[in-house]
Amino acid sequence: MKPLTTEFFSRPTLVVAEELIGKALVREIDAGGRLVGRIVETEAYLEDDPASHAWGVRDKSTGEVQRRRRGAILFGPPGRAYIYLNYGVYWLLNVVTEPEGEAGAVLIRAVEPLEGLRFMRDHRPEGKRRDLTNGPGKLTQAFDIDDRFQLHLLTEPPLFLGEPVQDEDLPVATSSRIGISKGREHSWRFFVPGNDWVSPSKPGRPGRVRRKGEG
DNA sequence: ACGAGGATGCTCT
DNA sequence: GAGCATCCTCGTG
Repeated sequence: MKPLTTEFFSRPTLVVAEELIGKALVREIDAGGRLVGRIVETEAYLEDDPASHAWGVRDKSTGEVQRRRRGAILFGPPGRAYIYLNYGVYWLLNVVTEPEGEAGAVLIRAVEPLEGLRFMRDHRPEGKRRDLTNGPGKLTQAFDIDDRFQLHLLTEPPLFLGEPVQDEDLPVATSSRIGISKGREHSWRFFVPGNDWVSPSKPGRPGRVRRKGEG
């Protein structure tokens, strides 16, 4: 299971997001075993992208663009983990893309579990142990990933992205991204059509934002 | 099968 | 105080 190189990630985010489909997510655990999942769903977050944490807002008075503090990681060197707590509940795993100085990240949304299923089950809530890794918050639970790995280089153990055991040519489909309110017009979600481990969430129609009490 | 609503904490206004 | 790159539970068919 050979780790990918930083050169792999130092490329346009859309290319990385698509090529990560079929690659392996590998987590070595203290007990000596390892967890392996095959990536079946990703999303790209670009620099010029209102849905990205790299997005800045223009100050009305000064006209200067103020960027969010956490977005700075996305401008940093490629191949690093960007991990954040979503809805106060779930950790989400991204890998930083593009050369240093340019912002980009790919969200790992779903993997097909291949090795270490017992560990994964043990880290998922009782009763929900069949839906191991078919969602971005679920897979971080199953792999026991949180902000301990913030900025960890994902080309190195104990947590890395690697070439799969068998490099099958998986079909890749696209859609708009899931769970966002801005930037829905872009088809920047990549997934393996028909794969059982793709997240069950459905993207809304591009350009349409579903809100509470609407539709 | 599917939809609505709540949990929960951090960042930014 | 609002808004989340989510998931789970509990309704209704």
